[in-house]
Amino acid sequence: MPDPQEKKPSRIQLRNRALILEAALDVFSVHGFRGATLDQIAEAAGLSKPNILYYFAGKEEIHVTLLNQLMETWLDPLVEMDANGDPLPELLAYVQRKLDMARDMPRESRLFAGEIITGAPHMLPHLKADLKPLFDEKCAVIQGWMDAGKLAPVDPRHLIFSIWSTTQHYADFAVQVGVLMQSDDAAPGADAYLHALFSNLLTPKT
Amino acid sequence: MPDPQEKKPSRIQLRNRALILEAALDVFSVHGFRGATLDQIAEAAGLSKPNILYYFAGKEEIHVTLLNQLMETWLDPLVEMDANGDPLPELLAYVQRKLDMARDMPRESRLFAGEIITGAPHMLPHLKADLKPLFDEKCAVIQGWMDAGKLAPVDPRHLIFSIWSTTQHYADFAVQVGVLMQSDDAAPGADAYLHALFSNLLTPKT
DNA sequence: TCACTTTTTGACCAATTGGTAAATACACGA
DNA sequence: TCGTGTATTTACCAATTGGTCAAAAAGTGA
Repeated sequence: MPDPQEKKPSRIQLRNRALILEAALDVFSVHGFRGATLDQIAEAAGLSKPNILYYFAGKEEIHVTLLNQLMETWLDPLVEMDANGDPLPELLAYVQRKLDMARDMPRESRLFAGEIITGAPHMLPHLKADLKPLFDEKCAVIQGWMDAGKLAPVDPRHLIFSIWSTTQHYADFAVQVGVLMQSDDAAPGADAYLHALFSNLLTPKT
Repeated sequence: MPDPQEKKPSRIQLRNRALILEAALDVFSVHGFRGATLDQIAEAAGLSKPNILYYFAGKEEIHVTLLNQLMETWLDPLVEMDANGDPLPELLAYVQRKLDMARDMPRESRLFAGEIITGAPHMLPHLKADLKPLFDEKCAVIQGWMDAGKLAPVDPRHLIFSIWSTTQHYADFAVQVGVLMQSDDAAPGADAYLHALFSNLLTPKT
């Protein structure tokens, strides 16, 4: 058994663990945890099932590893929103970062969505311990901006929900978007539209 | 075997089919098609597994029945948007109807989301055949309103996407919303926020 | 009440699934 | 080149899963 805690993982270990996680992301993001099978992951990774279980203790550990990996970057765009920056540009830049993230990591977005839809059995503790404080902090920052008259006053919580939902939509509902946009690429239009949506809402009315 | 096509279904048939669909909606909406089991559905319905298969030919038929049932009402709010109505109120009323729907039918919303995330294996034909034409038609209506100067000009397609995503978010991500709103009920605030969001965007700048 | 239909159940199956164990093949430093 | 730990595979298991079937039970109308 490889023990990632002690000893350096070998080149093969590094490569195969990455291979497995990549394949598992493909499978879990589409079928969810219960709907995915080790055989699917094995085939997608080009490894045998027992070989996969040589690198991970079980299906659940693969899933948890992916979620932990995701949690490290998922909140970055929000973390980067700077209380000392220019309010409106700061918020619009946050929207843009979330949109870029949905574009660059659609599988991760769907993995997250699936986890939440199923009741967040693995991530609920994380949501309460990490997301909630960050959410409250950033809501307070936004509220401060609004109190200072730098932004039009709206409920910061629903503002953030709407930023999450509108941006992630392009990843989570990509199939539907694809059908409706036909050959058109949704990407450029979404940028401009969301910019207009949120700057119209937040630009203070003098 | 009951044959719903011919003969009136008995009182027992009506009751048990409804019982099964209700239970299946609970289970499918949380675990998705592949992740749900007949045993779970049977237990939730309070019936034995073979008894369930007496009313439905198989797991898939239950799922398809639910999706078909959903498709009948899912697009209603958009259908009701009247080209002859007052543009801005008409659109805001659509937002409200979608929001009400997310509140009244959160399981159906999650069932739909799960189906799309997994690549819409069952609903893709429906999306292309029914949703696409409706979408195009309503986009044209909105575009007409904008051309007439009744609404601020934005891409109608992304406008509709944002209406869908913001409203459905309260159903699909209810767990997350619950954690972040704490004891607060999200409902009243969401109404006001989304009203402000879309009326600010769409009110024409004279 | 009785015959007949509908509904329900218990026992069962074959396929799939997550996982194991032992044997084998491989990589790599001495 | 050889020996030793690493990687991989082959052959399995036990549990779960979707589904079947015939018999029993419960309705139902005359």
